[in-house]
Amino acid sequence: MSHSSPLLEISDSRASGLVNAAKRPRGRPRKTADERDDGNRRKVLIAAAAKLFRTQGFDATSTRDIAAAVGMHSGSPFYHFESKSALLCAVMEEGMRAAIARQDAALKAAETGEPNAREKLAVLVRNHFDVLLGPGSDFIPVMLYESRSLSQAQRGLMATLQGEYEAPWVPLLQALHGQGLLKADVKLSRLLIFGALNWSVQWYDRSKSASLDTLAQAAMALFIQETA
Amino acid sequence: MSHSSPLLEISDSRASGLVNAAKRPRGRPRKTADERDDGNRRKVLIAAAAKLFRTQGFDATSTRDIAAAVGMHSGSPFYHFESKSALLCAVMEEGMRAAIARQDAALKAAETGEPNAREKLAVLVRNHFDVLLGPGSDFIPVMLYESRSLSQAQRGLMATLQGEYEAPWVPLLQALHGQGLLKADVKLSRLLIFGALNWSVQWYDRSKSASLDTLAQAAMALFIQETA
DNA sequence: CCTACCGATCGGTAGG
DNA sequence: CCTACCGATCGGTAGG
Repeated sequence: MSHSSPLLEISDSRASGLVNAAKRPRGRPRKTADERDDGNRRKVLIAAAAKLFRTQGFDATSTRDIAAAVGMHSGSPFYHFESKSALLCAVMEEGMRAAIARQDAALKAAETGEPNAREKLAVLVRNHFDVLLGPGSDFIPVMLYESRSLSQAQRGLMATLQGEYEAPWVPLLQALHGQGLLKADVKLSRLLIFGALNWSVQWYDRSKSASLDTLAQAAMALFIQETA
Repeated sequence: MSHSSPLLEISDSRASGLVNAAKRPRGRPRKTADERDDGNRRKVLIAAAAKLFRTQGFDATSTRDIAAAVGMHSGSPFYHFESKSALLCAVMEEGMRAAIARQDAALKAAETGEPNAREKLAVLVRNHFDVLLGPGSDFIPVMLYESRSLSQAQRGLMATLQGEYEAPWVPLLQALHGQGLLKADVKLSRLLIFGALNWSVQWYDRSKSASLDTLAQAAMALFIQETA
């Protein structure tokens, strides 16, 4: 959310510069409409790519598939992204920034109830299932399962964002460990817990499986000791 | 270890077979040696494919890569496998059959100690980490992360084998649930636990991370209530 | 953003 | 199992 307007500004100035150079060097009205359009086309491409990357995988999805999904011709995505892997990275980055924002909001919303560590973790777990499995949740699964196709530099960006996302989890797990509610080593617990949650992408079926609330409760019951 | 000597035999006999075919077309002995050869070449292909599929992914690995890895020419893998995805399936099937056999052996070996449900689960968890992360463990990770590239029929075979693998887990989880050592729903517990374990493929580094023993102990501490 | 196109690569096959 | 090859597809680009 917080970065969508900068994104728009950027593509705007780029677009008008290009059009000026190519079609009417001479000077026509500054196009405010076109500018918004261009930013949206980028987002539309990202959303379509996310869906296809998640469904078919990165390698099995051609840039032509993506172009067709948004009604473009085969070469046009490369007007918006310099490469297929830049598009992949954009999908992941947008997904991570949204997930971080959503997580922060969930924590802030829960604060009024003055939750303890266990309750806070429950909020994070529930929110994480939403990020993974909720409506419109193609971005994070793509990040989880297609990172192999990223360049080294792109992986660095993802690691940073993942660190940001995991930051609120660490002190909670530490607190629970201190209270005897979490018996395993904190670092390994974090890795194992994220695994348990992230793996749900492989088997969860929105129409047949339990609700996300049920899932989150089961996960908490599995990880957290009932009494100290 | 147990398959390294067959591996060696293979390349030997292949070399002599090749020379025969190229230099002496005219009537050579019926090839009993060749037959064993053929089976071994198949296994060598499967092993090389497993390694490449795991490292680079199925789509990013060409059949030429695989051929080169075993010293064949580009078209030759198709003498042994009718398609690239048949090779993938063979990798997975071999991995699953070996994993099932290894799991059965681990359970049988533990039986002499008359283990309780908790101890049996610990054996399964420890063995599962070995299957996922131990030496020569490319097959199962490939199965876990490349199933998307299987045909529908091939997926059915995998589902059967996975059911066989998971079979010993279910009664144990049920028993632990009955004893109050596992609080969450049994079916969801199974899915979450496998997720926690399987995800280790993504982050475990044999040189830097904890030992598999430590990992297995942490997992047990995370999942199982300390007291009923 | 479209049109037209290129070089590279890929899975797979025929024929020996 | 090799040799020689094919049709299809792919990421990406020039030029407008």
